[in-house]
Amino acid sequence: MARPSTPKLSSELIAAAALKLVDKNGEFTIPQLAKALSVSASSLYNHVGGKDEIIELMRGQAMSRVQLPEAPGGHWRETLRLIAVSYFESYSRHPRLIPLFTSHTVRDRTTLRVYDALAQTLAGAGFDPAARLTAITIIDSFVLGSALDAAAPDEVWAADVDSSASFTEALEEGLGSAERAEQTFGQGLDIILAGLEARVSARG
Amino acid sequence: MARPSTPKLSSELIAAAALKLVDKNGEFTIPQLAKALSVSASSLYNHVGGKDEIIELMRGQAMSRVQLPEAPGGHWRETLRLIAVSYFESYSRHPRLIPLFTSHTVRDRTTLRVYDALAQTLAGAGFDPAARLTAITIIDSFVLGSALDAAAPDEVWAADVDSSASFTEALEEGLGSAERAEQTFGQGLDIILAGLEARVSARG
DNA sequence: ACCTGAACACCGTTCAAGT
DNA sequence: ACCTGAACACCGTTCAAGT
Repeated sequence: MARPSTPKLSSELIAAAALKLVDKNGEFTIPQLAKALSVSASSLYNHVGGKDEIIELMRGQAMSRVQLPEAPGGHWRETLRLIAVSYFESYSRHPRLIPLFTSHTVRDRTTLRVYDALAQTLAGAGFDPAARLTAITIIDSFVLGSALDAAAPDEVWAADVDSSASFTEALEEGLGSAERAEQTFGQGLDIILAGLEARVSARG
Repeated sequence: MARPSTPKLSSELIAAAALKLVDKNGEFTIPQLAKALSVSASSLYNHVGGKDEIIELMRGQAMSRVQLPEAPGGHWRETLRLIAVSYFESYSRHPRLIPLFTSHTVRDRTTLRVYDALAQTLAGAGFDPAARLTAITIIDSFVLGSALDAAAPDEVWAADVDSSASFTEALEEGLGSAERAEQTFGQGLDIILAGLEARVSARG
């Protein structure tokens, strides 16, 4: 074997294969990944720096599907909503991926692009820099938290023998469904956007 | 050596030592943990089922500090606020712990107690079961997402060369500080609680 | 430049042996 | 009941060797 005339690997192929493994198993190991690509483990290191870099590449691949409205036509609140929903959906398409992200600083270009779009929309709406950072942080935290909620194993909370009726009744209401997670996200987002709007308009 | 007359270990001691390691290093391994406890790795298995159980124990230890107002004296909104803030602070006290939680279903009693308190407060305020679940999910998602934001490495986002001025200006505004994360959380929480209140009172 | 196989240090867990 | 040390299967990464 040794070097083939046309490379068997690329960082894109590696990230895609890793994504597939994570979607299926919730995690991936280098040997698994190598096997899925019909290659020896050490080959991977010709294309990526290590496991952490593969995770960043997966983030990029997942985030590349976020839709950013280019001509911010409508109201800024509607624009923010579109971005946030698309952002949430991109996470939700690969729910099991999210836990892998949570310990890394975002350096991926595609993801930074999303923050950028949020920042510009907010600037256009009259948010000063500090208010911008606050708003982005609130939206980002809520998107991530909601995606994690959607990601969690079928039963997020395993109610206890001595949980209150108030809690168990509520739990029974929403069994199953990624749909529920998405609906709940939408409601929370609406609340947040309305609240943000009330705060800017209050100041001028 | 062999069996000492008084045990050297307990699940509490193990969880506490693991928590210390995570606070310092952001992770822990069984050999590290054994060394910190001056014990051999295999000894741990006399007290805990494995690494996953140690993580659940750490969650319990972190959550045991959440303050639940027993006599819900004031307005329900204020009660919810107290619970949520205390919940957030408990996570924030051990920020590096959070990534370890994100792939496990909550089974820990202490944590379920928090959801229970939220559910009861909401029930008292007139939220029906479905609305209760929605509200709890929104609050929980926001707490978790905000705690993750606080947890992330010093610079959550590493701005790019070609990030917009709108974004980089905003970033410069809030450099450093867990304080900032806490303030932002408080603002977001206020928005969410106000929005929830508007929704119940609208229905009656 | 890009693949392989051998090698290294490390991980989580099990289990027989000891008291 | 509770600790130890040896053992196992597995992990991520490096590196000389091949083309």
